[in-house]
Amino acid sequence: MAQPALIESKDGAGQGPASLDSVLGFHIRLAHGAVYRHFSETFATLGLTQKQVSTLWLVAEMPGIAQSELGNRLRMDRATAMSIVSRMQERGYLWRERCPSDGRKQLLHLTDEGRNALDQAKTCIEEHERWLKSRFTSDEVKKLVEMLARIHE
Amino acid sequence: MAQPALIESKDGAGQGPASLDSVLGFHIRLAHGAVYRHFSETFATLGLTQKQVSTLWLVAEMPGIAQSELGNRLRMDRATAMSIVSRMQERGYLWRERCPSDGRKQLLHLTDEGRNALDQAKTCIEEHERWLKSRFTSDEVKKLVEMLARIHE
DNA sequence: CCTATTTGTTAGTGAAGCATACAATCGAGC
DNA sequence: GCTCGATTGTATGCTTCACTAACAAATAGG
Repeated sequence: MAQPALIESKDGAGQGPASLDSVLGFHIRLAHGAVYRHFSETFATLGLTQKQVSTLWLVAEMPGIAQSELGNRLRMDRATAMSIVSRMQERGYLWRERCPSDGRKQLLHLTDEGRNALDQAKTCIEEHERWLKSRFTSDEVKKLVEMLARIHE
Repeated sequence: MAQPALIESKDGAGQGPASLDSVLGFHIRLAHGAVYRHFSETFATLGLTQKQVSTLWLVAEMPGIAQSELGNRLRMDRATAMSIVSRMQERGYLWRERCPSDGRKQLLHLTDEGRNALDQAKTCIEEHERWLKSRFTSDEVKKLVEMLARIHE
């Protein structure tokens, strides 16, 4: 009654999301920002970034992984992977080996120093993950991981 | 039987996450990257970034919002908000008004051109959101938004 | 009035993503 | 064996963004 004859006022009629707060991408951005900030604080003393830790971790999981494959798994293009791997090499955390069967590829390996740094990083990650997961039940965490994986395939 | 006497092998015993893939923060980063990339493609023609669209949108929702308040809501510090607002002003999308009751604050308003750009942006966002939400049921979307909000408060 | 806080502004640093161009290597087909 | 196209790494430069530090102006509270 109080409503005038606005028959198109239903949701989904075609006028888009009502408020910024209902935009899923917006929340993903904010959540990522919060995670990024806490991560940076946690890792300030170690002087490592998320990408760098992910790189060390992945090389530790798959020794001899090619630089291109690392880029694929971490969703970085070649140039980005290049700069990160180079920085990690400058610090002495990993070394490159020319692939004997395919001269184009550079195979990546951790140094002892790199393994050391990763071990330290892992304890920081545990703390970071505890902080992050403390808002959820373990079922929710599982669901959340699964849904996020659906986004990045 | 096949297992040797490794009594500490249970999960959560204290040796941290088993693989990179089980780290929640890692998935948030990858998901954000995927969303960011698709967003950038969608908005390439408009020449707007996520932050810029969010800024325009928020100013449209709350005309006269102070720059600091905008920063709070979008989780940007003053310097970042400054650079984004300045760029939007240079393009003629918004203008600043010195607050009459508090001379420190700059109140933000959209120009007609800004409203126009936002309208275009909103149709792009609809497409972007369709792409993003197509992997979920509407219940899942609701749950996901709610969980992400718990992360960024 | 003095002081601390808030807000905006400017400048500089660093990580990261992306585009481009180039070189080396490999593989397929002729 | 050779050319052609694709893959991989490398180097360079541009842009966005977050953060820091310093500074100025205005405000609020004693």
